[in-house]
Amino acid sequence: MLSSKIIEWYHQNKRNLPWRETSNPYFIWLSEVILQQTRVDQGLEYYLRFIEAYPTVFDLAGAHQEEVLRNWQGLGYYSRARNLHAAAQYIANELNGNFPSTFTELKKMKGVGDYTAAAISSIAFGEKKAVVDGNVYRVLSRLFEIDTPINSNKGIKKFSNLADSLIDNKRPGDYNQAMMELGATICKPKKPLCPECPLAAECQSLKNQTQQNYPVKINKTKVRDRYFNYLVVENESKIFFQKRPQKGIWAGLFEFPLIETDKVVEDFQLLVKNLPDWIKPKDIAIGIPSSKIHLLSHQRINARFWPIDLAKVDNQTRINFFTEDEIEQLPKHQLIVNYLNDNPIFKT
DNA sequence: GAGGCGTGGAG
DNA sequence: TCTCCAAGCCT
Repeated sequence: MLSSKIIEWYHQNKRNLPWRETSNPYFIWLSEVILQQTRVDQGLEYYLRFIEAYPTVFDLAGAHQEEVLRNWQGLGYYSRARNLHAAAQYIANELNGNFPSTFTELKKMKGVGDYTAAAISSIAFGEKKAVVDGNVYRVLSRLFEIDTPINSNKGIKKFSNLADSLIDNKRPGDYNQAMMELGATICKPKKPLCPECPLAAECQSLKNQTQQNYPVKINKTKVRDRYFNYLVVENESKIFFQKRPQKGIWAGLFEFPLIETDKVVEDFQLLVKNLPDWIKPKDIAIGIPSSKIHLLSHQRINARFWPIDLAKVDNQTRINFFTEDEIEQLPKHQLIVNYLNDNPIFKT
């Protein structure tokens, strides 16, 4: 039996990870959301931080969104943090703290889709729901040499049905974790460790040496160029920060005033006509700009930072100027964090 | 339902 | 330097 083989392998080879030491569905949920599209190595410290800062779903529900985002800083896909917060409030306020315990109920939480609902329901509650994540796609497509693209409707259905047909009836949670662990540590995208694989005897792609052909994917996202001009405006040892819109990239995070252009700007004079109204050209002194390319999965941000010394600030605008310590507490995206690390603005 | 949404590690 | 891509979800 295939499921017995990998479950046995799992019990002997699984990594010791903190979310495997608990049956608390709240903790398991946190780990699953943190690990969406994220490697264990990267997510681990965030998991430890979140269970420390928010030991219960009520603690998370009662936190300020800005603080949750600050704790999420650097992990990416920030809608996960906002959805996590909203779902915690949903559980605390509408479900009286009773954590949803079935696939169907779990899916009503923001940020919980098919994968995460199946993971939580099987691992925390023993429900017989097979997970299909990137690992499972890879393992199954290689095992049976399945050519159907994993990101087509047909493929999603096919792999879902296949995973369900293989699930262990008595230990669905272990089966799911075993499949993912196998994909993460043995059946890796590149250089799979086939000699160590518990399924080597029945793997079609090992037999035919076609591992690198699987899984099959379509629709590769192409990267688009964007040109961001950030105004690093200083006044009396404070820097102006503003919050990004609640939609789009880096939603709700703080950054410097931004002027987006359709190409690289070399001369500051080209930006003058687009300055925010609280920056009067007569009141400013421009420093030496610096450039940085920030790569995202779907965009290449060509960033240019323009240091600006602003002589006069009205009271209305003053509230957007922050001290070094205040800036440390603001949730910021990585482009801004990197800039601040590379360019100490505040001399000690 | 195709595209938007981050970051960093591996090769 | 460049490409791929990692325990996906939402619109």
